[in-house]
Amino acid sequence: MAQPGTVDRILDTAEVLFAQKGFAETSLRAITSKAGVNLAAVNYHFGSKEALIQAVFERFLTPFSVALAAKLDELEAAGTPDTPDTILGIVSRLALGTHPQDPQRAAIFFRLAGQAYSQPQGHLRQYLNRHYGDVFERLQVHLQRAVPDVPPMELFWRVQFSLGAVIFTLSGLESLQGISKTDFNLDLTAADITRRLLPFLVGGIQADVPAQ
Amino acid sequence: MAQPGTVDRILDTAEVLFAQKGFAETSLRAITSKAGVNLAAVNYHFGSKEALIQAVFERFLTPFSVALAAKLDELEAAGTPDTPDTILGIVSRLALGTHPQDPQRAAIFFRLAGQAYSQPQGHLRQYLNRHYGDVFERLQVHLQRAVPDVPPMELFWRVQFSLGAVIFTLSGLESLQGISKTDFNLDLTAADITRRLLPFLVGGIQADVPAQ
DNA sequence: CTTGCTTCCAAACGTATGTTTGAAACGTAT
DNA sequence: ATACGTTTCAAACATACGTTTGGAAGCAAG
Repeated sequence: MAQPGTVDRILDTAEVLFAQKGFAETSLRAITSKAGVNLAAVNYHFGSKEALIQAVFERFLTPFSVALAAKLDELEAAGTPDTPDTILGIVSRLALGTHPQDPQRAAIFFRLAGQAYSQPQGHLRQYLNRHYGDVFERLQVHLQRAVPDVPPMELFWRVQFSLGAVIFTLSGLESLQGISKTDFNLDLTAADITRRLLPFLVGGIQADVPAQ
Repeated sequence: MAQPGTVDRILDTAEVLFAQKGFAETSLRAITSKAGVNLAAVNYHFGSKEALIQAVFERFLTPFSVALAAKLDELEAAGTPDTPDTILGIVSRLALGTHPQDPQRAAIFFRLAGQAYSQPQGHLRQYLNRHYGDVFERLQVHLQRAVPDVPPMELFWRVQFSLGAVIFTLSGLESLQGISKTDFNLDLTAADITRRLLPFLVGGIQADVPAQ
């Protein structure tokens, strides 16, 4: 497995740069030079830039989705009744805690997710759906039990809205932190924002469906 | 003012392509060839690609913000009491109706906005804030009156969350429409989604603030 | 018809990108 | 020590990009 580090150094650096500048705007040269490895290393170890991007996501999402699946197992085994608070609470705690070593890691993850999702063409979106769609659907089933009065289609969209709120906010965290600091003189971490997000999402998801 | 069309043909084409593929992924050659104008026309008429992007936004946002300001004037003149529904209703109707000629135009606009906002570096975000920040703040004031129990800071974040839900959802409309079609056998327009968005946003914005 | 100004156009420029190459360096097992 | 598979490296490759250029085309006023 070669010099202990090259692959991981590439992943570490790429992760940060992708989140900072976006995929297209981050060159392999920027990654490799900052990582202190040769330019050709990316193509040697990953095959292409596209494959590197996927690898970065995999390193993030696999632990997350495994942990989420486990939590859902627990929930089902214990027979805990589903409520929006418990379901969303689990997700948010996991998102913030899957990589406890680095508190900024969660922010990076959401920035990446935002980048991926806003890639209009959507290679990445397909990839994510293909690899992590199962857990996502399980989550949706539990949510449906938590708000049985919301029709499935309506709930589907509300989950999308929630995703949007989370990813969009955390992916723009830096600028927003700046605003928050000047306007309210407060520093904010991803955890702070998540705490504020939860009531908002719960309120939105269980809102009354208009008669129409 | 030259051949009637070059500038507008560039703007029309750029608008669509930017929304479809993103800014970095859309080359000037793609724009000019599809628009049927010479490659050099962009730099001649706009100065640079960056300036073209700003021009595309301006064409969208200026009518919108003018109309919004007018609506807020009305509201204040009539002395209508502020409620989340009225405020958000105004915004959503305007976003969908500022360019009534083309129903798909709203979707394009939100895709553009999503692209702009997720540009991590944020040149565009700054530009938008600088040019349209005033109207945005007025809007926020009215919202605050509508939910006086929500602390200003909390409201600020909830507005961000709402922005995320809107932009993110509509910017990914195409893929989501695909899912909706297969899973629920339903076609959706931007207007449909907006109708579903409103209760979600209202529910989120006026949710109880946890004691903490 | 000439002049002056704007707009258009084909071609080229310089640069940056992802990728490939072939040899050197390395580590390991024979 | 030698041979072998893996990994690193500097260099080059091909391509795509945004931008610039110099002149042609168009057009209005003198």
